[in-house]
Formats: sequence, C-alpha cells, structure tokens
Amino acid sequence: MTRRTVRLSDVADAAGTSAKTVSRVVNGDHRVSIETRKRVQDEVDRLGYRVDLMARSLRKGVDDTVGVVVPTIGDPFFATMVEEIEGIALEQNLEVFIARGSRSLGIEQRVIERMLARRVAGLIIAPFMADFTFLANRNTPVVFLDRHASGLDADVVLVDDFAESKKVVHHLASYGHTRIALIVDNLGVETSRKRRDGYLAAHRELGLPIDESLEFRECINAEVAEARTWEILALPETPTAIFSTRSETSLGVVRAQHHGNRTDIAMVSFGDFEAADILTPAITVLDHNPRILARIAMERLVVLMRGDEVCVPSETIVPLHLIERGSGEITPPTVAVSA
Amino acid sequence: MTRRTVRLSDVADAAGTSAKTVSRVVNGDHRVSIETRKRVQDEVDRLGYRVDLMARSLRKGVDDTVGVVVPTIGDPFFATMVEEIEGIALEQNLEVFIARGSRSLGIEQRVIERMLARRVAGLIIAPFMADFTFLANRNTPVVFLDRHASGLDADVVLVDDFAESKKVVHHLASYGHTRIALIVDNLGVETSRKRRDGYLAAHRELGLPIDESLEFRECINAEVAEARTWEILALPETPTAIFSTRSETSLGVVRAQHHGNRTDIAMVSFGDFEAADILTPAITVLDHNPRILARIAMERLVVLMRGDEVCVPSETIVPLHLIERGSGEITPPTVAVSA
DNA sequence: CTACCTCAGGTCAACGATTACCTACCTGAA
DNA sequence: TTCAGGTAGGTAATCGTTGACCTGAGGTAG
Repeated sequence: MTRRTVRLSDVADAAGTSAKTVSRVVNGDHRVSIETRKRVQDEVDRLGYRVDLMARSLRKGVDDTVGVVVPTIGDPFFATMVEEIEGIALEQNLEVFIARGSRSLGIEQRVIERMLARRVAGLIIAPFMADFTFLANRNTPVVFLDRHASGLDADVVLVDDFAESKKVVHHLASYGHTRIALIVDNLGVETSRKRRDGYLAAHRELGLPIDESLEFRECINAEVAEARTWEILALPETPTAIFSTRSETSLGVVRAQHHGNRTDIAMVSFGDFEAADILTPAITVLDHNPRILARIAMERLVVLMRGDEVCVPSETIVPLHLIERGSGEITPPTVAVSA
Repeated sequence: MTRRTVRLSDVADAAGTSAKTVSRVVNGDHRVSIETRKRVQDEVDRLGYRVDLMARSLRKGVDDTVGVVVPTIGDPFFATMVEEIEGIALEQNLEVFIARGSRSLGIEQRVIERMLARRVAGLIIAPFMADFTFLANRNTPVVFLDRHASGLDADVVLVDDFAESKKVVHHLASYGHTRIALIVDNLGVETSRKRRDGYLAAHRELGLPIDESLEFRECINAEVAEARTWEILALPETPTAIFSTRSETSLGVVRAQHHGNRTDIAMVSFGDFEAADILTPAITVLDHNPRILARIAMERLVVLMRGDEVCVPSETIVPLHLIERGSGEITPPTVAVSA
C-alpha cells in the first residue's frame, strides 16, 4: 500500500520514451507526435502521475503562488478581498498563501520573509504597520492594497481617504451638524490618519469649530468604539453626529447608540457592513467595496508577474459612493431643515 | 543589481566550510563547534542567506504547508475559521494555502489536487459537495471541519446539527409556538439536511403538526432567504416563528421582517452574526463559534502530521449554547404565557 | 597499549522536473 | 546532388538542500 510517488521517469519507462518527452506531453509542448503523445498520456492516466510542483518550482526558480498579507482575516472587509483574490488566482492557475499581519510587532516582515523563502511569484499586501524597506532589493512583484506602504515604492490600490472623509463631514454639515464626533483608530495607521485629516480639513473649509474632545482615537475594534460611544453619550453637550472611520468600529458605535437609546444622533460609517440597512435608522455609509479594490490589485499583480512591461509603480485611486440610508440624514435637534 | 540567490554553498565558500556544515548551523544541528557556528552565522548574516524552501521541501518530500478549503472565504463564519487556523499555523511554522470550494462543480477536487501536487503536509476541509474518495489512497492527513465528508473516513470536527436544531424547535415550542417556518439551504448539503431532520424530529417528539408549506428550501444566501421571508409574511396564516438554519440566511430573514414591520414574529438563528444583539428585538441565536471548531481541527491536524500516534479517525462534536436575546422568546399572539 | 566511542565535519547522491543542447530523419529548393 | 530547415525525440546538467554514510582526532576503559 506504500504508494511511492509516480515520477516523470516512471511514466517514461512505462511508455518507452524519455522523461523529457513525458514532460513535453504533460506541459502541452507540440514537438511530440500524435501516437507518442497518446501512448504517454495513457500511461500518465494509468499510473496516476501528477507533476511535483516542488520540483518544478525549484527548477524554475519561482513558484506559481501569490502571497496575501492582510491585517486580519476574519474582518469581512479583508476576507472579501481574499475571496476575490483567490478567485482570480484560480483562473490564473496560481495558489494563494494567506497570512495575518497584525498579530504583533514585526509579524508582517516575518510572514513576508517566509513567503519570499517560498519564492512566491508575487505579493499582495494590505499593510498594517511595518516598514517595507526590506523588500526593496528583492525582485518579487508587490502590490499594496488599501494603504500606502512606507519604505517601498510599489504599486498601490486604495481610496482617497482624505477626500472621502471630507465628503462625509460636508454631508453631515449640509444637514446642519456642527458638532461631529470622530471615531478613529490608531493614527499611526495611514488610513486612520488621513481620514482624520479629512475630517479636520472639512471643518476648516466649512469654518466649523474644531473641538478636540470630540475626537476619539485608538478605537482599534468594535468594543473600544462602543465604550467611547458610551462616553460620547455621557458628554454634557452631546455631539449631534458621529463619524465612524471604519466599518468595524461602526458596529460598536451603533451598538451603544441602540442600547443607550440614542439613535437620534446622526451617524455615518466609512465602509458598509452587514445589517447596516436593516437597523433603525438604517446606517448611511461610504461604500468601501473590498472586491473592487482586490480585483484591481490582483489584475495589476498578474501583469507585473508576467513581466512583459517594465512599468513604473502606479497608484490607483478608487472613488467611493455615499449610500444615504437615513442615519446620516438626521438633522440636529435645534436646527430646522430648509430642504 | 541582479541579486543572485545566495545558496548554502556560497555561505560555505565564504566561511571556508562545507555546505553541509552551513546546513547544520541553519537548522540548529548540534554537531558543530561554537567557533565554526559563529563563523558560519556571521557569513549567513552578511550575505543575507535564506533557505530555499522549495529545495528543502523537494528533498524532504513534504512541504511545511497546510491547505485550507472552505465553501466561501468571505463568509465571516469561514473567514474566522481561517483566521484561527492561520494563527495556529504560524505558531507551528506552517504556511497556509487557502482555496474556495463552492465555485462550481468539481472545484473542490480540483483545488485539493493542486494542493496535493504541492505536497502539503496536511489539509483542513470544510466540505461543500464533493465526494472525497479520490483522497483515499493518498497519505496526506486530512481533517474535515463543519461537515462529514462522503467517500473518506477521516477525522471530523463538527456540531450535532440534528440535536441542536431539535433544541431550537423545543425552545420555540416552549414559548407556545406551533407553526414554525424553516429556512434551509439545499438539502444536498449535509448540515442543512440534518438541521431540517432535527426540526422535523422535534415536531414529532412534541406532537406538532408538520406543515410542508412552512419549509423553505434552497435558501442559498441572504437574498433568497429574504425573498422567502417575504413569501412567509404574505401567507394567509402566517407562522408565529421562523427558524433560520444559517447565520447568512438569518440576515435575509431579519431584513424582510424589519422592512415588512413584522418583528413580532419570533426568530432563531443557527449561528450568531454581527449586529444580532443590537437589532430590535435582538436575535436569539445558537452560538455556532467558528474559532473553537477551527482550533480543535487544527490541533488535531498537527497531531496527525507529526504522525507519532497512528490513530483511528475520530469525530469531535462541539456542543452549542443558545443565546436568548429576545427574538426567540417572543410568544405567539393568541397564546398566554404561563411562566 | 589496544579497542571502542564520541565529536566535528565532510562527501556524494538524490529529491523530480526542466533547460540547453544534441541527433537523426525527412522535405524541398537551389 | 546538396544543403538549409523543420520535426520528433533524447542526453546530461542543474535547481538548492538534505540524508546516508564516512573520516580523523581525541578520550576512555580495560
């Protein structure tokens, strides 16, 4: 029962040819006569031969795999990205390695080094905190997703966090809000910083006062966001609107609003989430669609991996739409609407 | 700038030893003197040597990778499983391949064959529809997750779908419900079939009439479930409770209930979902925690891969808790509660 | 003083497939 | 007739690492 591996040469012996010929048949090389091809193919089927991809990759120098590194896999946003990437990879006959980059400090570099040791053909990275200088003199193609990466000039696919955030504040302001709380993650994270910058810039453009006590940082997950929202609700002068800069934190915000019976406070989420449309009120969101981003990144990576065109790193910005569902169109108590 | 790969022999030349000695140092073999070890290590660092995992795996016959196949990656249930698996894999210095198994017919076999060609050290499969007989005479360790697999006697980690579903119906019945609608996926899927069987069995045990018109099959996603729920709401004699057998479909059910203003109908979800606790009413769920399942499966796989103990395939059943949040404790209109 | 053991290190082949380079043989044009 | 060119197929080296096996020096027990 010890099923020894069937190798090229086993098939060759059985078919009375050389290993090279079998290799040609297996790889669809045309320099093989019809009869030989058939004879070899029959033996391949009979013996149940499969290429050993380890051996092939060793010889070729690259492996037909792409490495995907995301901050968290369980987050529906990144999970959907991975699903999209996997779909394209399958079409291209590529295998997908997955790793999480946010566990601890230095973890991103570690998992990426491992993938490089595997000679992955390309990398898609949704960066978390690392500096990517260590990738500089490798020649593995890399596309960054969702955020810019420091230390490496590579392709990147993202949204204009700054402008989109400004858009949200302008939207809320147009409904009369002047006191808008901000729920934001660690500012060391580029996306968070830019979203906050957009929030501040919009305030300046609109001539709204900037109240630092309305800015809640370090909202790293739904739980923290929920706790901060309870603080918001306890404020002497409650803000009339909340802007949550990540869909994950939005759930925390909404949770506190519901449990605290304060759904009268307007709320906009950067990023859609499940159930956002069935809550009461339904949540107005900036539709940050992971599939589109992932698709563009992966298609770009495939081009880079083919290596036809030696092109300069490009930056793709995907525009977002604001889906008005209600929570973002609530007017503040003391202001009458004109529209 | 053409960074040629640094190999063992390059380091060996630089350190004035043989490649084997470098290999020993790199792999922490003890048969190397302190001085030699240091000299080699210095060269390793200076030249920036990294093992070529392709070469190592070819030599060793297995690759330090595990393949994970799930029906869908984007679904938070499976995404969380993958995240948990990846965490344990990292601790064990294993890399993770990810693939989706539900795209089209035969896709599971195809992606698994590819992983086998890569000589993965083990497989974790959340089966979808395939027959796994083709895995029978391979000797790659396999653990099935979430469902039994046909055609292969291997380890499996799952919940008792039948008993848990019965529990739900008993729960609803204890609140006086006798007309309970069932939202269920394709019955070709084992979990779906068993959940339905549990639903039916509970009816028999309780002496409740079984009304086939209350059974809605082929609810393959949230959209279909939502549509079916609209049908339910339009029924002449509306059921007083709904049992949704998957968290994904639960969202659809709840969506229709909310938009149709029929949150007076009781509802229980097999599987928790985000926002289930902040809806009004909050949703009663059977807490089908993917992390626990994934952890058990992965720990089991690690044991199998070590191959110490040649053990017979085991079946692990994880018990679930019903989280009563409100929607499952609504009483039907015409019945007075005694408790 | 010999026999045996351990330690540090080395040699060589093999893992399985592919690439670069040949060898016949055949065809057709000059 | 001869030679370029194409076709079918083969040979040998190589990708980078490791397992099996070997060697020589030194230690130790009898």
